[in-house]
Amino acid sequence: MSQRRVTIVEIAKEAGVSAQTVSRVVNGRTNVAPETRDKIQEIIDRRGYHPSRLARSLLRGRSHTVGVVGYGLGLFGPSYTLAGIVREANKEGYSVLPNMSNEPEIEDPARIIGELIEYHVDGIIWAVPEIGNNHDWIETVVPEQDIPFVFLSMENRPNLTTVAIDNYAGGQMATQHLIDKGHRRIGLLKGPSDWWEARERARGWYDTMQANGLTVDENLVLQGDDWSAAAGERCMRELLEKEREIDAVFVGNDSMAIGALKTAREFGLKVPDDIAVLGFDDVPEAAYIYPSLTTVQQNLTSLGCRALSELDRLINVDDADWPSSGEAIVIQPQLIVRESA
Amino acid sequence: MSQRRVTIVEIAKEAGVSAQTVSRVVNGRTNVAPETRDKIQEIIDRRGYHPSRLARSLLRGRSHTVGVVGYGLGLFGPSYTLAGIVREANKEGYSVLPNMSNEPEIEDPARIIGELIEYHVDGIIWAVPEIGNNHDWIETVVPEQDIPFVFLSMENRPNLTTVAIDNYAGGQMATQHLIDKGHRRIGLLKGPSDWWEARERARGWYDTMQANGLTVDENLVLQGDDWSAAAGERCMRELLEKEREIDAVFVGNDSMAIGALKTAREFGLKVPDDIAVLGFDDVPEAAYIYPSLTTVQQNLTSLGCRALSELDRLINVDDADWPSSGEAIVIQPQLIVRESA
DNA sequence: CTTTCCAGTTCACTGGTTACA
DNA sequence: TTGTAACCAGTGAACTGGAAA
Repeated sequence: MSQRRVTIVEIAKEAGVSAQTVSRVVNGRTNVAPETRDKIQEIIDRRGYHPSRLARSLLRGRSHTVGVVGYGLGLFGPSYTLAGIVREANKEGYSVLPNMSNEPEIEDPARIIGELIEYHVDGIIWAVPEIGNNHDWIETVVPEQDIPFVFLSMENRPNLTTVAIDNYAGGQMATQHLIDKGHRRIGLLKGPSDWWEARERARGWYDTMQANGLTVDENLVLQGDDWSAAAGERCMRELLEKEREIDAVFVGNDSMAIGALKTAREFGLKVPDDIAVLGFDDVPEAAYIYPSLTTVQQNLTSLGCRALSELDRLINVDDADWPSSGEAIVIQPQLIVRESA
Repeated sequence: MSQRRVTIVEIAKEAGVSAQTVSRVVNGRTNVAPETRDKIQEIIDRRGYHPSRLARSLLRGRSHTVGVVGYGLGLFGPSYTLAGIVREANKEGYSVLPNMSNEPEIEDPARIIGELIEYHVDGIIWAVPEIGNNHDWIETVVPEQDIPFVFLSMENRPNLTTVAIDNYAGGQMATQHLIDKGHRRIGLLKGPSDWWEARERARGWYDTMQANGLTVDENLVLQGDDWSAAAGERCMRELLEKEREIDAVFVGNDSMAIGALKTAREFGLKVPDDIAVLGFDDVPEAAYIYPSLTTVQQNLTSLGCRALSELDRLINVDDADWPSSGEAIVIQPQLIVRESA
């Protein structure tokens, strides 16, 4: 790098005033003589001076930065969620420090939190989905921290603020729609059931089937190894091989549903006439594939927005009210009816 | 927030040594007595001390943070690219400060750069695609900065480091594949042509058609308003309405191609027998839709990785060699043959 | 007796802000 | 209206006092 950055002292020297006066101009304080202010402002613009947020954060004890820990940037869900967080962050004057892993199993949460703390983040959004017991560390680690946390896509726990899509309701509305359309033997191709979200969606199917007096048969239920189209393809094949009577399936997410559609084609089944397929997510392609996919839309961008605004609220609560008692924020999904069901 | 963060002075006080000694332990310096080191380390662990990167960055003049300016988090391309950047950043010990806009037309690049400079970023990756003249500011603004820049997905310019997929070669290999398969009347559904990438892909089609002595007719070329499936659907409809003789199309990206497939179905055309369709991107669904999509794969994750490692190199060049002369790094795409062509 | 090494301290400094004069 | 001093959290450089070469 060529030269050092322009500092407040350099500006002050050039203007023939103290650094303090420059600081006042930068922060829009009133107690500066108009002509002094104009002169200083001119020098600031000309020299391209930018105050250091590092120095400022250090002094004020607020960095206006939030950490986001997540999994799977590049996947539909995480990237939309992050987009929502970033958008809201810009609006609220925060910068985002993302720490996205490639594995949903975060090996050492305390280390990641420690790293973010080194950056003086004002708060942390934990956007790693709840899988198996990958959230067990929370009880011991989080209470020790002096910054607020918001958790995404996990089951609510006492004293924690969580923001999640209502996956259970989504499963219910999907299943009810299939039933309303006259389907009776409805299969379930669920996501990996160590995922909380997969279990919730499955529970929605299960309860709705029972509430409507329909057979809830273990033969109707298959589970993907992951959420991929390949998994959906395999599950669907297995299901169709043993259950030719089936007339509809509720699939854990759209990728799997796309795989399931492929299998249905290969079996010579017409969707939705021979078998209806209903997904979850509403990926951008869902409206354009053949047949277009009926699905449960989850508004992940607004999930991210909500997480950030909630974190902002927690950051600004009075010390006296700390730690906060936590809150479970639930966002309702929406059924999007297209051709496949 | 409840209590203040633990500082080096507190640790020092508890250990009965100076802050400097603690600093040495934290930084793994050798000139500390083993028993002193152990004692200090124990206190650090127990108190959960994390050194402040803010203070450290301020002092050392290096923040180990890079700014990433991009457009359209949530879209396939940008999120994969960012994923690559973040992955490589973790490996190289950088943190990423993303500044993702919702519009590809950045209204005030200087302001965004200024903001990142306030955070003392060591360098900036500009991942906004080149559209119209949205990169004109570069010539005047960039030379004034004392941190290095790497630009993604733009035409190379003198003294600038750029990393881009070889879209022209991608267009060539796509078109050549269609020709090799016996297609002769090959249409082009290009992306919005104010995008540099769209023009490059189109140029690959054009040159390859000519090189093979095929008709390059303006009637064969249609342009999407954007890169969406809806745009692909519309273009394909318009093309088929005026050119029933067409036997293949090269489409600007996979989303548009998915839209084009939908239109082909609606016209009762069989893909690839009546008309072949070839996309660009290789989105995850491409292998699973019907018919599975032959496409040009661009490895965006490695694009992001490469951008970061190049930026790292620029950050570490000697001051004497600054400013660097720039370099055009080109990443080759790859043809993925499936059913649609 | 001088030089070097060692463990550790003191001081100045990073870039800015708050309190006070 | 403006300046001065202290401070945020940490680090590089110079330095201290004593032991070993």
